[in-house]
Amino acid sequence: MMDIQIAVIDDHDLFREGLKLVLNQVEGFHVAYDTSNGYHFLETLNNIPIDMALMDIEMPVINGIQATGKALQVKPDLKIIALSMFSDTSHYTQMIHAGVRGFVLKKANKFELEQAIRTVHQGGNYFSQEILKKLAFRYTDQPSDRDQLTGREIEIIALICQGLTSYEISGQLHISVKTVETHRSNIFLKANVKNTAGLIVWAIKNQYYTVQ
Amino acid sequence: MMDIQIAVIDDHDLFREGLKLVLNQVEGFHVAYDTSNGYHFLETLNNIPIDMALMDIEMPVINGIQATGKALQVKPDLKIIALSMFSDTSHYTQMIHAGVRGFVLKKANKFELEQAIRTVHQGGNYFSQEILKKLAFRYTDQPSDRDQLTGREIEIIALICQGLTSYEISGQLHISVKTVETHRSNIFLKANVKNTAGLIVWAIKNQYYTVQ
DNA sequence: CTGTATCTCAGGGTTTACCCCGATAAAAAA
DNA sequence: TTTTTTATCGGGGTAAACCCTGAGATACAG
Repeated sequence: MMDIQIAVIDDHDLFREGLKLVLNQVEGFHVAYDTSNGYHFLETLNNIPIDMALMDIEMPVINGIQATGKALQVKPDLKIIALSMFSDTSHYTQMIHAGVRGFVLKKANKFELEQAIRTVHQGGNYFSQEILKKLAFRYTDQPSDRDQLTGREIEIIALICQGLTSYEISGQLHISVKTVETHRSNIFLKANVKNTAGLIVWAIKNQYYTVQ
Repeated sequence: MMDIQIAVIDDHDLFREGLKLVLNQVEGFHVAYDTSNGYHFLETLNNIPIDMALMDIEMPVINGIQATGKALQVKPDLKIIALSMFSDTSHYTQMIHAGVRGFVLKKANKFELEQAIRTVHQGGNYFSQEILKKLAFRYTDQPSDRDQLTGREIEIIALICQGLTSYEISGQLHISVKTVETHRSNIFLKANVKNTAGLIVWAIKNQYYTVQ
């Protein structure tokens, strides 16, 4: 029987190197390709015979979400499992939307990863327990579609994060203070926070504002 | 020549497994012990002949800071290198204080880790470039002794970042609301911000509070 | 012993945030 | 075309944040 040909895309060299050795020890697995760069992966995608890709999310140049989407456009039958450090709410929904068949946290052990790879290779899906919990939480907590932020709201979040008061924001956008306050309240509802402090942490966590 | 006997303490199974294989491939290195648990490490410390420990910081039960301190009490000649995912300011200062000889980020490659292990084994210190930059940044950005935050202030920053109001913080710390407000004002002066929004961004930027 | 830093608390004030309620007009979607 | 979403604005209120001043207790270093 043929080995499952695996590609590993992860910018953490130490982790990727180790993972390669771990997977090659497993009967029936073979790491055919590995790279630190989503861009290289897309370029060589047609030149290497792989069945499965283990994809990190946070990478420079092209992140895992973009790389997953583009790879599946080129090779729709490729099976991709997301491998992420954080059980980050915003990221995994984007990854699932991009078309991953599974999601495994890096803190998993090799048996869990092995099971995930076998399951997905046989046509199934595999999502870590933590991810499933988060998903269940999401659906009870905030039904995502209705809670999307509008353009104006995102604009105002940025200004709030810059430390501006509602009055200052109203001046900047040439609108009334009351309008700004209305947006503020609506944002609080959508973000499920109760004050500016909570909002800013939420905004940074969900990448509506970037520090540094 | 004897191999360098290495212990790996890290609760991320996949990473630890991989790291073990990577290090065992290196000429002169041998992973003599590995565990996911700082507690186990301390218990078996006297029964295993090791020269060097690679210690994760964030672990359940006993974290890397506590494990490092206690291990060096028992075995002062043990050389410990911190291995961390984040370039977390608050953590690495505590780790250095606990007595680590080096600090390597998990996103490093195996050559950097190899160099770190050899350097520390020969009696030197090794700190990743990112860590040194952070240290330098700290000293250039806020050199004045007067602007150092006190313990109480750092404590309150964390609570503010969690979205608590001054009243809630006063209850949590069993002090008056007025005291909390005084601390708040003093923090604003030191951070050079004018409201909570600015403070939180500043706190995250300077790693007094960590998102994710 | 004396200055300095830290932590504590208070009075009394202004400003801002936050929460109800309701409303209109335009744009987008159904 | 009807409905929904988005962006706009207001009244009127309470709670919280923020500012200024002053001050007592303790602990620590010079």
